[in-house]
Amino acid sequence: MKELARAYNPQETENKIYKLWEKSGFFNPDVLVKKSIIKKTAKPFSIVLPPPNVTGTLHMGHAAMLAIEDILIRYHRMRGERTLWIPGTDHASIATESKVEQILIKKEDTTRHELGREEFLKRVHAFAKESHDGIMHQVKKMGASLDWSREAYTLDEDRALAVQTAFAKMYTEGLIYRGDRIVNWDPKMQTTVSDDEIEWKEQQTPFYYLKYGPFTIGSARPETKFGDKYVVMHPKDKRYTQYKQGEQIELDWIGGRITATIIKDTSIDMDFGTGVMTITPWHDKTDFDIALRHNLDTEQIIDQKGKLLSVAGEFAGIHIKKVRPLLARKLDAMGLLEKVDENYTNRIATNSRGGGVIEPQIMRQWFIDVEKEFPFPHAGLPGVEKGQSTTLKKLMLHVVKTKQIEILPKRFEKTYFHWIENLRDWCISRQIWFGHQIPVWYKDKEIKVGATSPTGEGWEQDPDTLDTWFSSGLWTFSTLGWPKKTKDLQTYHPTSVLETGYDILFFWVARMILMSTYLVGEIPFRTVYLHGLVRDEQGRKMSKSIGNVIDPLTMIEKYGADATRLSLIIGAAPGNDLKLSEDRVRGYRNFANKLWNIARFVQMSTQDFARESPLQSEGDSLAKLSKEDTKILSDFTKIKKEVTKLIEEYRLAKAAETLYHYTWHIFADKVLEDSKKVLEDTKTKSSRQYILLLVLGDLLLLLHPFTPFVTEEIYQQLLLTDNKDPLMVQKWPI
RNA sequence: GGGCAGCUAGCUCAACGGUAGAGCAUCGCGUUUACAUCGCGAGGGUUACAGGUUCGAAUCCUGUGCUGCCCACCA
Repeated sequence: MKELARAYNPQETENKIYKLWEKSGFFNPDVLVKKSIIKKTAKPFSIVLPPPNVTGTLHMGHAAMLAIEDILIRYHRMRGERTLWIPGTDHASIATESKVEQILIKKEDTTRHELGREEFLKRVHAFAKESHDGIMHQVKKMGASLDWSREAYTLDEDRALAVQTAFAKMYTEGLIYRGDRIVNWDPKMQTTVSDDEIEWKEQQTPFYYLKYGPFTIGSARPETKFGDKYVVMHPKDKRYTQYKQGEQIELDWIGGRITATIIKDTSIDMDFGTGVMTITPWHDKTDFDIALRHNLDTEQIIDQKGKLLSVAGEFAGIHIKKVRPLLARKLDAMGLLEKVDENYTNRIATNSRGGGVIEPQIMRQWFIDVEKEFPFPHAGLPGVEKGQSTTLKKLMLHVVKTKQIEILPKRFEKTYFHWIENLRDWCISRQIWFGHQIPVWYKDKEIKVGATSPTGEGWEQDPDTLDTWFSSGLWTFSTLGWPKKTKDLQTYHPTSVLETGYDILFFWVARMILMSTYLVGEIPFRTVYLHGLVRDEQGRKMSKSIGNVIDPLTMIEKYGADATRLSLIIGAAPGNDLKLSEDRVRGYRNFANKLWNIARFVQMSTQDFARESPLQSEGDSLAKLSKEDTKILSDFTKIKKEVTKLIEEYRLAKAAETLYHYTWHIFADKVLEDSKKVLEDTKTKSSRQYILLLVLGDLLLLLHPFTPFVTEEIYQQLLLTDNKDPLMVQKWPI
């Protein structure tokens, strides 16, 4: 046994230790079974890593995610469970594509359309590969004990098979359909975006009051109003009782004399403006719904590039961004402009992935129908019989309402229910190139679904790709081999915990529940643990533009991975945002060093102690313990029990804090200080030596999930006997 | 407009019905053979505000005020 260095040096330790773990093969539960470290029949515990996007680098949110999941994984592994944690990355179609497009413009002054689909995709794949390697390197730096032999990618071959199978199944069932519906169109990126990817921004715009026959209508966007020929009011509005549903009136409008039709609809807010509005169904969701209810004509006003069509007469071909002042002048000259309110706050929909202003359009797209009734195809999901009629929406509600899935913290269950209740059909087709191309083939009026072209000439595959969340939705089971009936799928699904940020509860968590219940007939996971956002010390979001980003890799280099992990765990209750500062990380670096020096002290004070195995239970030495030492031991036993209970309850912050406090302020400050005297008395010496070794050994075990590197290093240098496995797979001491 | 969370020592948070705690920061003292990435000690809070329930309330109830977040088709 060599002497420990004066201070703990994470930089020298961490890479070495991670390599040791990897070499052992113990991240893979199969190896643990083979080497009889765990029983084949042991209870499975599984987590699938939320796949980081291959768009860039790891941020503190990822680091927090890795820390939490690794703690759970290491804890359950030490409890002897058959523990699996699967790594992977997400191709993140739209985010990655837009990133590469930006690089192309900046570096080569070219666009994807100029390059062509094939060449562009080559570039994206190369970028994704590089990005992947960087990210996975960072994941390892955090100490994550992932089973690398099972690594997955949302765009690899196995996952493609899962996507195609899922699509085909849902299409056959009629849960996926193609239709002309109003979608969120991003004219800048030339693609649709889902409702959830929209970010609303407030903007001060002029608000125009226009004369529409006998009515006054208000609009913040007069440039959409060219084709308006329906005027809508509430059926109960007393001001307009003389107008009847379907009544036609003649009036002067932008392009000349038109015939307008009166529509009565309860969606109108009588208190807003004049209580009357005209509708533009092609470019507004509300208007589209009204048109649908009353079976009205729809007409496109704006093309997909954002330019006005011929209906705009003299304004045709002008981009909507430029047309407003020109139009306002004309309306004024025609006497149609009654008033302009200059300080109106309008909400603009933008694409959160690329920043383009959304222009709703009616387009032919692919959708998942969340309301359609179908017979449930599986047996074994509690509360839903095989063959029972249900909908995707009902399934999503059912499994959470019946507590088959538990969401932590609980308050997010309400948010989840509310979201589902408002859920509309999910538009899954995107006009981008990077992603799973829709497995549908067309020839004249024929349509076929499948991964490869049907036999015969003239088949064309749908050029669109699927929303990235379609493949992410399959993640818990596609990573385990579905649609093949693999051993892994049988053993590890449903997964135990899904740990992710509360900001993607809807995007992702809800969609996994949808896909898993329908396709596998199982819940995807039992517990959803939602962590908060990592913010700067003033509580601001970390962002490049503010320049307040704390990089996990920098923190690891300066203070070590263990310190970085603790700084992200302590003080972070589920669902609550965490304020992080470099000072915090520094503080926990000190803790790692403290632990190191505790080990040094114990080492120095016990060199003459005839040691059996301190990691074994108290055993027969118990009888010889002094009164003080018995007390130390019983206090420590309480800590062990408490920490175990806290981890089981997912109160990791409290568990880590309890250990931190015990280690430093009880064990070091009280027990060790006291030992300086106790060890000088030959009557009390050996009892105390025994206790020091015992508590240190167990403390290393308890702390290992939280600070894996320093605990493993101490164990390796101090306590490991030749034929023993690393601390990582030693038994939890309770 | 609807909903959710928070408001406790300078800062970050814990106590969730029984005399208000920790870490960091501050100040004083100390040690240099476990650790200065250290030890001992001190100061510092009518727990946002106003009512109520209770023998007793940060803790339960009602209301108010801020702060933050989410949802929503006000043209």
